[in-house]
Amino acid sequence: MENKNENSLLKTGNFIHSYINEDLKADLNKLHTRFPPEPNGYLHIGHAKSICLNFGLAETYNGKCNLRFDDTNPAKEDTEFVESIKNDIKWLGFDWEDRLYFASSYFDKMYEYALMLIKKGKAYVCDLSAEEIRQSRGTLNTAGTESPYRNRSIEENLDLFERMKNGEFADGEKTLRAKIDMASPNINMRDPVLYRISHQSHHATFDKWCIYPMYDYAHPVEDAIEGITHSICTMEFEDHRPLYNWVIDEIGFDLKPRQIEFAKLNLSNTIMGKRFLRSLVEENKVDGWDDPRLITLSGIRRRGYTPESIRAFCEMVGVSKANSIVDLAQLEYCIREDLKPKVPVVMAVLDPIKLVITNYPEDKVEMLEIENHPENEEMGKRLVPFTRELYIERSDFMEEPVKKFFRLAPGKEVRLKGAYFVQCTDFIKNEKGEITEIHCTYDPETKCGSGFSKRKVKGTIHWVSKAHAVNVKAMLYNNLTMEDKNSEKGYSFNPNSLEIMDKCMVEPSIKDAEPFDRFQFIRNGYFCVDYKHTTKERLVFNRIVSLKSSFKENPINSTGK
RNA sequence: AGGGUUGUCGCCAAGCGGUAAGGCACAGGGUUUUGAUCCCUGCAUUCGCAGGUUCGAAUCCUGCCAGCCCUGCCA
Repeated sequence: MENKNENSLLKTGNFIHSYINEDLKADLNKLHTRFPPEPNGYLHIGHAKSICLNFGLAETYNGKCNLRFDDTNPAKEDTEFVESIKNDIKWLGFDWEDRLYFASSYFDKMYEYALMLIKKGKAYVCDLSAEEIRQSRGTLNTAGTESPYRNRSIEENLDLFERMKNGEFADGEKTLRAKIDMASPNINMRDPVLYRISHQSHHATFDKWCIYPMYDYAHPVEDAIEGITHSICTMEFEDHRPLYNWVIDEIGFDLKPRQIEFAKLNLSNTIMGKRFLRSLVEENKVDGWDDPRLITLSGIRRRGYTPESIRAFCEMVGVSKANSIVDLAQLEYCIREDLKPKVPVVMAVLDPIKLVITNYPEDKVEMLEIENHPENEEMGKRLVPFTRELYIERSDFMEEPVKKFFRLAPGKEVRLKGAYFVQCTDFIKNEKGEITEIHCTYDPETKCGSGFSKRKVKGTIHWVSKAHAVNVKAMLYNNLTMEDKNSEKGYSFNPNSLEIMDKCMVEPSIKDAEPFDRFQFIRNGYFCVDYKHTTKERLVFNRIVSLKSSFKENPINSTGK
């Protein structure tokens, strides 16, 4: 990729651009970033922001971005997650080329550096228990007290640390601590733990180690080893930065990566928290980690979101240090915007009611030619069968129409998309008072394409020939959570977050759709074939997002709350 | 309360001493065989508040207020 015009880099973008520009000056393409997930769970859209930022910056500056698994805590990690994470990043369209790294592959070097710190008198083995360390750390307002083991000799520290590594001590019995300042107003600097003992098998190093480096020690070392110039992380690490720099300086790396913090993404009406999502998955309230209601990358991918739309979204929301909650409407805008020009528009009736055209011949089948996209002729046309008996949307008929109801009602005339004008003459109710059938007459003169213009009609509705209709299932999604004042979190699982439409009837043209095929169901929304539940016998569609609607009482686009 | 950090339209977000970009949302109008799209139009005399410096302040200074983060052998 060509280096972009530097002038545009220098004046546009977010605060991170300014930092990079000032640090790298003429050598802008030296930029080297990394995306460093811990393989302990599934990625969500918040991670996508970080991925787009790190890989995106590398693209913009013609630099590089590494993928590095920060696997320093074997208790939480698993190879299952490294595969899903790699998959998600690829799906988003980013490429780490040959730069796939693991923190665990630096364990030997990290150990050597730790030895060096001990020799410099900058680290010591501490016998205090976790509880004792907590006690002696002090509080936000008061200084901590020094560990009684703080001034052990270098020889003793070296000996003890080696024995820690050799497995002579139990978990929690000893730690290696940095010797910094127990009175620092920054609690991270009060002799932070560098290594802990954990007799735990690691997903990559298995049982080679029983001591593992802490994030605050490991991360700067990893960055320095890889030649990272800018280490971008989220705001909560801001006051770890002095420690990050301390590690870099004390070990004496020539290249000093600069840590830059940004505010993580929050989305309205959405929960990213791992604990909450895990509980939903484990309690079977949702259909796995890729449930289309979840904002995990696997979830929104299954729902039908495209990588392009996610990248556009990350671009759109920008990067800053202010904590914020982005309106979900922005994400929805991005997917509509992406799908709008590239997806065919078809007719699907989600909640069917029978419509009989009483003056249309019983056995006649007309194959009507309908365009696949209203604004893109290149997408061609298809033939859709039209017959005397059709299905239309139940919400497109009202016995007693509300004001400004442009659809069918007794005596009213509407256009059937791509077919004829049709006027309602009658309707039938069952004993329960439910409407079961609508009768109309059609006007042959009004056929689509005939140029008929003697009268106009306010509404156009969609339809499917009863004899040709294909039954499918549609899954409509609403907010995953709802307000709940009784919960300490203020929200709880919304049991109405999934609406299953079982009786949907779609036109025959899409009967052979494949998983991940996307369509616009005219007047309703964008849908995607579900890869998990679709069978040879029956298609299952996920509604990605509804169309916008300015009709305030539009039942077919309501979220059904 | 100690440290760190943030505060510009309902929601994001530019702006970096020269007189408030942009997007989403929303509202109104036009086009329309999707109440969609598209197209216009409108939408912060004001930048958390109060003082000060300056010819000139969202931008600099002082003080206050509010939010968020930090007392894991998690990352």
